[in-house]
Amino acid sequence: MSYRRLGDMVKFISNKNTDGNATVLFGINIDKFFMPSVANIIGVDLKKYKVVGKYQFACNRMHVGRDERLPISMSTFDYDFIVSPAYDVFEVITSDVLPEYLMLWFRRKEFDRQCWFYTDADVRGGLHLEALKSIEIKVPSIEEQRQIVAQYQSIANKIKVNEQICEKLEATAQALYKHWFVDFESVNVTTLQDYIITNPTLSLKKGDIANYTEMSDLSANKLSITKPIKREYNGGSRFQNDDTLLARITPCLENGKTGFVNFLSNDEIGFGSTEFIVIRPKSFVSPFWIYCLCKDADFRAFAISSMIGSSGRQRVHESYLLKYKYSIINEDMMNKFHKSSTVIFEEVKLLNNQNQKLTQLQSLLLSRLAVGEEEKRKITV
DNA sequence: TCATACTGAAGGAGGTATGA
DNA sequence: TCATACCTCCTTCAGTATGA
Repeated sequence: MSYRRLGDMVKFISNKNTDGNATVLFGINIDKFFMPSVANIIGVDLKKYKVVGKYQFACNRMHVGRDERLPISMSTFDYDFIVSPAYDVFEVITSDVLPEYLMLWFRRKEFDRQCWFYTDADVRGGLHLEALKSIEIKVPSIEEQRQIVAQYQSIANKIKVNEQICEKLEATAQALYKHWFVDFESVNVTTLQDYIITNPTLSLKKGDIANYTEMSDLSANKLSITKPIKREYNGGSRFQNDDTLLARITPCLENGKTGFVNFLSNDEIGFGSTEFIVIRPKSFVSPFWIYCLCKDADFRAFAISSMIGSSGRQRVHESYLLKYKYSIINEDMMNKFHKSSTVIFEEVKLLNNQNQKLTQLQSLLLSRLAVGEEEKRKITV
């Protein structure tokens, strides 16, 4: 196994979209994935943009100093697409290097640190092309590359499957909610005030260390809250297990950011962004019902329609949410819903925990790419 | 005194424009 | 083509005002 210069293994290419055949435009995010471009391309001549084909790489060297990482990704799409002309596009030119293996190397934190180190003298934080080419990469035998890629892919596939199961489970819970509480006409109507408490009183002293959840930990399409961290309490919303966190500010509310708290111990109090509304059930109401309510399109539309504020910082008032009109709920029906959805929410929690461990395993695998065989065996043992 | 609401400012992220 | 300068939108933070 030996280290080889990146520049010796790849060829930089600049195929322009001169015929205009490629119409899909992608950018690259800092997680090293292609994403739909956010650029305003009205009036822009896309024939000047660069074409990226399958197994070709694109990277953005402009902000490595700023971001402390190199946005780089490999296309696995079956079609050609275009990227900004400011990007570099390259492909592997040697048969003893797998593009997929190279992409794994680019995902290593150590690779990003190395790129960042090379930007040291550049006032704008850009990474020079020659510096990128000079980076050395450990290249094992092609067979070992295949094994490493296969291991990584199997973990990635498992994570993907778990995410798909979670999506289906959440959709099932939402369907149950809709079937039992939305899809019927009722003449007996009340308001949410009978069913929920907003921002329940919980006490944390300034300086206490507690689990903290920030806005970015909330997802727009899944209930699980990611990576809460321990932090000194200095104000903010406070919550406990089974509470639902609803983002109340523009554009987080419109985007649907909502989370279900299930990561604390019994009676533990966590805290989070001041821009959360904490919602808790009253009496016989299921906490899962609250989460499903917060994801319901009609309820969200009601919340969004009541946002007020200036300078683009519009918020919904918790007191307004309590005025939302709702059919009078049958307690037996709520109990049945709770029983059915408990299984779903527990399974989602389990799969989410599993995915966190699998993600850690992926990181471990990447960090071990540069470790020799002997050391690898020692780690495995 | 503490909690909540509001707002300005800063930072993050994904770019484009332009001159050498 | 490359390097530098800068843009723009979105998101979050943190300080201050207000209310309980």
